[in-house]
Amino acid sequence: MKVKEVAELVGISVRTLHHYDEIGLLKPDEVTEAGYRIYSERNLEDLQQILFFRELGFPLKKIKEIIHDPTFDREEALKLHKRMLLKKKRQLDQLIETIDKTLLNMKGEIEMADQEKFKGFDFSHNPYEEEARKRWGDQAVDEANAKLESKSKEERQELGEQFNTIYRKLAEVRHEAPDSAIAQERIHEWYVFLNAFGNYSKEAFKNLGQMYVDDERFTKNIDQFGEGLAAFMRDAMAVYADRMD
Amino acid sequence: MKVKEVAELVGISVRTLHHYDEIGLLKPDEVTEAGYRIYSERNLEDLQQILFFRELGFPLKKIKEIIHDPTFDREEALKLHKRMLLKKKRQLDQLIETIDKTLLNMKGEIEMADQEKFKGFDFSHNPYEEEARKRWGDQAVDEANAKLESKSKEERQELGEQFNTIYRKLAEVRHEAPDSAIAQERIHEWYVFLNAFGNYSKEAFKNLGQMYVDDERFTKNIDQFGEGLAAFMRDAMAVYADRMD
DNA sequence: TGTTGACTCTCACGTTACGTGGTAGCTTAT
DNA sequence: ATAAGCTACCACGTAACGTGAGAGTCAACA
Repeated sequence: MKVKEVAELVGISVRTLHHYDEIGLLKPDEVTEAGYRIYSERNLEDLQQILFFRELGFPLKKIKEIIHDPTFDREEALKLHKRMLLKKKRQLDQLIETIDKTLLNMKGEIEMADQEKFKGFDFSHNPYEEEARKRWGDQAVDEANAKLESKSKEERQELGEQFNTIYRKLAEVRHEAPDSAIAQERIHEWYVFLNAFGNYSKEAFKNLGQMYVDDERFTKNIDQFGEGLAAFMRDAMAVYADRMD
Repeated sequence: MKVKEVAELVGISVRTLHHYDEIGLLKPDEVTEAGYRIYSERNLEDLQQILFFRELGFPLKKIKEIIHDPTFDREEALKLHKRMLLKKKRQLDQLIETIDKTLLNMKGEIEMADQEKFKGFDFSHNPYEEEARKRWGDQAVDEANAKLESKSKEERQELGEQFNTIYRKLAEVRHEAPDSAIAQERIHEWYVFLNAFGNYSKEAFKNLGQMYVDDERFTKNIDQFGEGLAAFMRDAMAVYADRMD
């Protein structure tokens, strides 16, 4: 298929396809003598993936990394997409509820706190990266930020659902061997999930696992999904990291 | 409230607030001696509006026009938002369905046409803008609409009554055959009534009927006069149009 | 009362993801 | 073989902020 054909099929511009080619995000499988881009069936599947990610607000650079990752599992990714879309749907519900309340508020029928007026708006920048950064940053910080702790607790509650799902899936298999297929499969999911937001090198990923055990705040949080989950994750993550290269 | 406070409350960056000030989208009601921005309660309400529009993908320029328009009706805007969000939700459902199908497709359980793979992606040129443009922008686009829009509130109310009367009369006969004499009679009334606003060609009239079914806003509005009324009207209008020449 | 430390301000250049011409070569139908 | 419609490749433009840099402000503690 030629550019325009593809563009019309998926509802994007020709320029966008050019752009994706330029930055190496989606290179057509074939190029004619005259330099015309010819897209294959595979290309279309990749494009579908790309648009899914884009729809969720991922930067193209990250999308490129993700789909070019040899360990990239299309099925896992699709399932993750689905969960995120479901989350987005819930967020929309939030917004809709906020509108309804605002309308009532305008008629003076109810009172509204400032916070409430903005419920559901936290699309903008994902909290995961923040959390990850907080973990590493907090390492050096002393007790003086007892405030920060309570704050991060609130934040964690906000993004809890996402994590909970994966934690629960991990907890299910926590009595398996850390290097078992099922354990590694779940850890892979975890890895994909985390990597979607911040780049974890092999070492960083391993260290993260170690910290789950070393930092009791995390241990406590994680182990509430199942006794010994933190330790299991550390081990499984270490195995996963070692097999990474 | 100072910048950071506001930023944290609504989940945006300080820079964003600065930016909105720069481009005159949201200027704080108060500025201290030292140049500190102080946001009022009103400012927060405006910000809420702005974020609603932004969430739906409106360019800031357009948002500025909209909320600075003296004829801007906050309540109406909120209701429009709600409809748009509901539409977006349905689009998400589409995407989710597409994912489910893709997953099944990967397992070879079903076949998928290329088009299907991209269902739900047509955010590209969102249909909202079309509606919004009709509502707030290019009045010149639709003269009939412009007429309607220029009517006073009372006039509109009266008009509403008239619509209701006709809808009710149509609903009475909605179980008759669309090409029956009584149905065609009522549709004729409808046609005459509509032509008071603008000239509907044969095709336009037919399309209008189709839209009653395709656009859920109309469907909902119409069907509240009787289940299936929208569909009945579409059919009857098609018959009427075909007999027109 | 002086000194932090957290906030705030204003430049001003950087970035992402394309849009928007413009010019020139290619392909297909008449 | 000529026009209509695609295609390509620059290359600059734009929107909505991000990201320091350098400097002033404010409340709290020593």
